[in-house]
Amino acid sequence: MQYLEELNPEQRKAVECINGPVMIIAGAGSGKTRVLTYRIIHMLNSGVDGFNILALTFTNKAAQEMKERISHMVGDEARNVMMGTFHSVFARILRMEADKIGYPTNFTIYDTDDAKSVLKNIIKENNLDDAIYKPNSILGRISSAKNSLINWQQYQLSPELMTEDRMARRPMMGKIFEWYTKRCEKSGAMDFDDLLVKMHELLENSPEALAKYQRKFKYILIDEFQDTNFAQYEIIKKLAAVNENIAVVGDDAQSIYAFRGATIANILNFEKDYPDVKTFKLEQNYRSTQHIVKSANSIIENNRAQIKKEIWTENPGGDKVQIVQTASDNEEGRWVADKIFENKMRNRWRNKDFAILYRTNAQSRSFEEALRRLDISYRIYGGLSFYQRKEIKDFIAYLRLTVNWQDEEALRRVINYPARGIGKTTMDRATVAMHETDRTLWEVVANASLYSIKAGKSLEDFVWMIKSFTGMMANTNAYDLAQYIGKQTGLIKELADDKTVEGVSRYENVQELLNSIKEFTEEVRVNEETGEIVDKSLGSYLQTVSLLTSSEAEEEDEDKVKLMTVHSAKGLEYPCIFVVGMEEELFPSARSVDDRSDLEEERRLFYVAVTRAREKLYLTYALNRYRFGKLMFCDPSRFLTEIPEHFTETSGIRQPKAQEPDAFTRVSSFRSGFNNTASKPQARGSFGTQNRPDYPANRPAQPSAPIRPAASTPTPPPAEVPANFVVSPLEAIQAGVNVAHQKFGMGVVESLETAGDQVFANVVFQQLGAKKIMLKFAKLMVMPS
DNA sequence: TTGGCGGATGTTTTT
DNA sequence: CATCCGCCAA
Repeated sequence: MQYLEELNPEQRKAVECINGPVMIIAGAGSGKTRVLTYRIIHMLNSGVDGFNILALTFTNKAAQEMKERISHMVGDEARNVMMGTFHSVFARILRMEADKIGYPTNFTIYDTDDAKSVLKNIIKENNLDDAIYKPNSILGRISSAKNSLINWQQYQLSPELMTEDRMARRPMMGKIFEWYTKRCEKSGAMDFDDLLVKMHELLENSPEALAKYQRKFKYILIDEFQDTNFAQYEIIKKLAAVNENIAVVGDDAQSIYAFRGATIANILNFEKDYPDVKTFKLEQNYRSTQHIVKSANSIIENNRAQIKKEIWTENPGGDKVQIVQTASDNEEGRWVADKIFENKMRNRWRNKDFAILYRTNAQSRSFEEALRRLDISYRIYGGLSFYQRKEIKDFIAYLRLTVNWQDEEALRRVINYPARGIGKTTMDRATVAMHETDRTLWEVVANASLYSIKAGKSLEDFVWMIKSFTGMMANTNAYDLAQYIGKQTGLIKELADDKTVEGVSRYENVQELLNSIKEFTEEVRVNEETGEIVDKSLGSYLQTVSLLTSSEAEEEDEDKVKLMTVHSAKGLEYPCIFVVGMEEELFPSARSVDDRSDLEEERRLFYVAVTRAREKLYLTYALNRYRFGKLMFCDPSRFLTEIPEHFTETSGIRQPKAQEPDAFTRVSSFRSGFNNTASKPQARGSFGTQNRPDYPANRPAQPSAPIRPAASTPTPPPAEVPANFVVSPLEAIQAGVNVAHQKFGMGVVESLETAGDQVFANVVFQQLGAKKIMLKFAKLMVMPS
C-alpha cells in the first residue's frame, strides 16, 4: 500500500473513500489521473472484483492510458475492469443486448457524415428547401434533443419546441426527426447519440438488463464529469441506483463541451441527487510554474458561473507568460517555429516538449509550413481522421454492407463505386419504390425486377456479390474476407491504377486499413472469467472502428512537435505551449461573443489551453490573417487583457522577410513596430483605425533591442545555398566552420562571442565580407558531416 | 450514365 | 481557400 504515501492528504482521502457517492473536484494539474488510477488500484487491493468496476472516460486514449497504468501496478486484474468512453462501453453492451431493443447484433454505427447524408436524402426526397433545412443544423437539433432524452414523439408534442421551429421557419423539423429516426431503425443503424439513447432505453424497458448491469457494475467511476450530458447522467444514475458506489471526477472550470450537450448542471445536481456525497477538492497544482498558475486563475476569475476554488502551486515562479504580436498568420507560423528552434538549442529541449494549440483545425497550415522549413518534425492531431478519408470510408462501407444489408448509407455509397453502371436514375427509382412499399433500399435493390427497375444485370451482379461476401463470413476470418472483398469489388485495383501522388497514398491507406484488420484478427483476447475468446468478428471490428478517433493510433513518445486544437489538448501537458491565434473572432470565436455563457465556455477553453503548459507559455496573435480566402485585420483577443501585466512580457514583431513577401506585404506597405496593445485595452483600435491597411504605420517605433536587423539591411545579392546544407543545431557552429545564410550566402565562421545571454558569430561571407550574426535568429546552415 | 466544369458556400470545437 | 453540389455535354 505504499502507493498511498505518494499522495497528498486530500488526494489520499479521495482514493481511500471507496464506498458511497464521491465527488472529486480536481483543478488543472492537480494529479487527477493519478487519483483516478490509484483509486481503482486501491479498490482492487481492497478486494473489489475488477469485473464489478466500470470506469468511464471521455476519450479512448484516456481509458487506454489509465488501463496501462493500472495493469502496470496490479497486473492482469486490470483488464477485467470495464473501461472506455461512454460510447464504446455502451456499444459493447448494446451489441450483446441488441435483441432487447429490436436491433440486429451487427447494427451499424453511423458517424456524423453518415448521419448528415441520411438527412440530406430525407430533405431532398421530401422536396424541402435545403437552404432552410441544413443537414448540419438539423442534426444539431436532433442531437440536442437526444442528449436530453427527448424522442421524436415527445419532440412533436412539445409546444415550446414546435413553436421554436415555427418561429425559425422550419416547421418540418419534428417530422424530419421522425423520418430520420425511422430510417436509422430500418437500416439497423445508430448514430453516436443513439448509443446513449438506446442504452437508456434498454435499462428503462428491460428490468432484467437493468438488474444485470446494476449487479455487475457495483462500482462506477466517471472521469471528466463536467463534460457529461443529461442522457449520460441519467444512464449512470440508473446503473448506480442500487449500490450507490459512484465516484465522479471533474473540474467545472474545464467544461468545454456544452456545444455537445454537456452541462455543468450535472455537477450541481450530483449533490442534490446524492445528499450524503463526500466531496474532495484537489487544489494543489503540480504541473505548472507560479506564473502560469496565477495567470490561469486570473483568467477564470472573469467567469461568473463557477465553483469557488483557488489553485496554487509550490513550483517556482518560472518565466513570465510571453505575449507576442506578429504581422500575419504566416509570420506567426515562422515566429513559433523559430522560437521552437531557439528553445531546442538553448535549453536542449526535444521536439516532443512543444505543443502548438489553436482554436480551429484550419489554423494548422502556417505552422506546418514553417516547421517543415526548419526541418522540425511535427505531428498534427485531429483534423480529418484516418477513418474519415474517402477511400477508407468506401472500403469500410463494403464491410458494413456485408455485415448488415440494411445499412442504407453503406449501400448508397458503394453501389456504384467503382462505377458499374448503376446511376442516379436507377437509385432514384429505387428510392421511390422503397417509400411506396415501405421496404428497405436493399430489399428493393435485391428484387429490382419486382419494382420494374431495369438496370439490367449490373444490379443483380452487385447483390449477388454482396451476398456471397456475407456467406463467407461464417468461415473466413475478418482479414481474409476484407482482402477478398477489396479484390472482388475492384476497389483495390481502382486505387492501384491511380498513379498520382494522392492515388498512391490512398492505396497505402487502404493497405494500412487491411493491416489494422489483420492486427485485430490476430490479437488473442480471452475473457478470463469465462475463458471464451472475445468477439473478433467483422461486425465487432466495425463497431470498434467507428468509435475510434484519429488520436488513438498515434505512437507514444515520438519526438515530434504536436499541433492540435485546444479541445483535443485537454488532459495533456507539455513543457512549452504556444497558444496561437489569440484574436477576437477567432479565440474567442465569433459565434461566442454575443452570449455570456458561450463566452464563458470560450474562456474555460482558454483556461484549458493555458494550464497545459508546465514551464513556458507563449500567447501569439497576428494582426492580419487569411480567413475565407480573404485577408482580414484582427484585434488581439480580449482574453489577453485578463492576465495581469506583471505576469506577462510583451514582445514585438518581426519584419516580414524580404525574399518571401507575405500576403500582407503585397497588399500594403507595412512597417512593423513594437506595441503592447495586448495589455492595454484602450489601445485596441476601433474598427475605424484598425481596419485600414496603413494603420500600423503610426505605431511607436521599435524599442531598444531590434529583433531583426533594421530596415537598412542591404539588399542581399543573389546567394546560392547548396542544397546539401541544412539548418543546424547551434552547437555545430564553431570557429572555422563553413556556413550558409539564407540572404548572405556562403561564409566561414571567424569566431563566436557572447553578449549577455545572446550568442553572436563573426562570419566572413564570400560576397559581403565580415558580419556579426545573432545566432539565435540567423538560421545558419552547415553541411552535415 | 459519366465526367468535367463553374459557382455557391462555408469555419468552431468531437464521441 | 477548398470542398461540394448541380448543371451540362458527350
